[in-house]
Amino acid sequence: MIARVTQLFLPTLREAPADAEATNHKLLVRGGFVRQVTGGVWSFLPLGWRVHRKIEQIIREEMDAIGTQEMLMPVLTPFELWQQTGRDFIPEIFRLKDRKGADYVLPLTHEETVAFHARELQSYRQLPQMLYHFSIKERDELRPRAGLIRLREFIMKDAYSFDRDDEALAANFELQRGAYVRIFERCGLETHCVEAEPGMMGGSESFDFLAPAGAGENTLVTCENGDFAADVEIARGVARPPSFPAPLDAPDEVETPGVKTCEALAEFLAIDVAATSKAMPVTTDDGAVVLALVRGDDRIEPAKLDAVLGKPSRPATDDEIRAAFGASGGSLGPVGFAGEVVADESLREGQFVAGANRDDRHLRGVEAGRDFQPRFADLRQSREGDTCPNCGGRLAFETAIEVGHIFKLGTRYSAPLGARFVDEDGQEGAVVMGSYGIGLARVMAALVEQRHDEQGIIWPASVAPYDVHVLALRGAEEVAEQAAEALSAAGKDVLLDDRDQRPGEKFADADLIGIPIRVTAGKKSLEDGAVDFRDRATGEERRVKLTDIGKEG
RNA sequence: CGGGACGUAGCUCAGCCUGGUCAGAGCGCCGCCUUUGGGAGGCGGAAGCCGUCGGUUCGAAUCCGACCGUCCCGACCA
Repeated sequence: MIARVTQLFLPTLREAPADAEATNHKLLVRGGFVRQVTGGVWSFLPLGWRVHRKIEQIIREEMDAIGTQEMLMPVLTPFELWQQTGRDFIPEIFRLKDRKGADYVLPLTHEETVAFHARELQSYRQLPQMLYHFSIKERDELRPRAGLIRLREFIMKDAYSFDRDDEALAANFELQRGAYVRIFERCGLETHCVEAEPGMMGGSESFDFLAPAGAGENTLVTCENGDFAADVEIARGVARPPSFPAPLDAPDEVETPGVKTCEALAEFLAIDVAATSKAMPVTTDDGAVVLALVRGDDRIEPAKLDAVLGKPSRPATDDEIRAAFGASGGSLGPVGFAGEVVADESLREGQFVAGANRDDRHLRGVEAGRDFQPRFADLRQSREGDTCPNCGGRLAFETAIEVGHIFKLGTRYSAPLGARFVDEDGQEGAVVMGSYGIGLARVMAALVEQRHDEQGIIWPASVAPYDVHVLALRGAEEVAEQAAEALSAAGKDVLLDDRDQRPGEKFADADLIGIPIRVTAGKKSLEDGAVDFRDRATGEERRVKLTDIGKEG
């Protein structure tokens, strides 16, 4: 197949849009792959859609290969289904009414709809089943951002598994996970499968596929020795041990005028900041004030705290703090606090300096168990300098894009929607579900983030919009045409730059668009009947006789 | 939703503080000429309700207000 640039809608730009900051945003717009229509809503232009479809096809093949069946579920969805699972309150849902006043949602994902269909599974004999589709998802995001990374409308591949029990679910879950690994490998995308927070999806267990990238909303933590990878929200790095001052028999109150931060406190008392404790009062959604406690050199990981509390929390207001502690932020501590105290594991051993719950005063020698009774949990955010919990190696932190997420849902959706089956003993039970999602535009964005240089994108061959980019320089149009024909005959998809433009512009566009192989036909070709093959990734160049092109594979 | 920046030609921007031939430049586009292995050059040309609405003023792209939209940080996030 040969596509001629003069006949394509392929608007490349010399400059990136002023408001583009992320690499994927700049290069995909400049290369004529995508255009923004409004905040978080994009069109895929012909070139971008070809890449999208290549990714889609890889996913389709791997889904089919493990027996997942493709179908299609609608975007327009009755609100009632979401009421039945209790997800109707999620603020990101777009809602609308028809002319008769009936309520609909534009779904964020399709658990409700697929569970609705799963009601037709009635016997254990019909299990297991796996279904998937590619469909548009709509999310009323507060803040779309970073090019194609956070969108309000995007195409997701979502798959769903249906099993009779947790054991069978685990088997399908592993099948899906294996397929995901192969999908991202085939796309040429580096990803790490890490344990994740199920969040609003519910369910018991979930894994993220994180692609390290220059832009993204997740932080990937990996061990230098390769035996640990996690999202920072759940990573349990090992902090350096503190150096403690001499222990005290009881807490000793000291005046600390004007000291508001742990760093200032440590300096004031001339001790290791890791031997202080940091108090963060939060208010849960039922109105209780809870004191979260970490080491002075650490930060609370809110996701961990909420997981421990089992409910969402927010920082307490100044008024709430005053009412609960009788002191202001900066001098808060666990001793004498009447509410619940959740302390990080790192505070289990040793004596720390803590706020005295009196303004400008702190307590030295505060010991958990003796001076206050906390609930211990992992609360601290892992950070630079932590070591690996498995081998003690150094941990590395990098921003990453969540390109896939797989969940064990259990009966979270099947139970409320009545997807039940009967087993061989005549016992009725809810179908056990899993769900498995990939954001295709994010895969595309992550690839650009991972594979580009100053000149433009460097697509892996598996998802490149065309296999070969043939440049016809002035005078050598015929040779270019012949080269394109030969490549096409060899089964290649060819983009032929037949524009009447100067060579520099064609080279620049070729580098920008990033097709793996560039073939140039120029004046030299008229003399020796050969063209230049250039590898986009390595820059390696070699001359190939027109007559040998078919053999180039 | 809090903080910040911004909105002038298809794109990147200047002009705004100090209201008055200020509707401007470069790129792109159209025509002609010249040039042709890394975004050339010349001549001519088309193109903008200066985000929207309202106010101040003899007069507003410029000052004031409201609204809308975009981007960044935060909050949020499947």
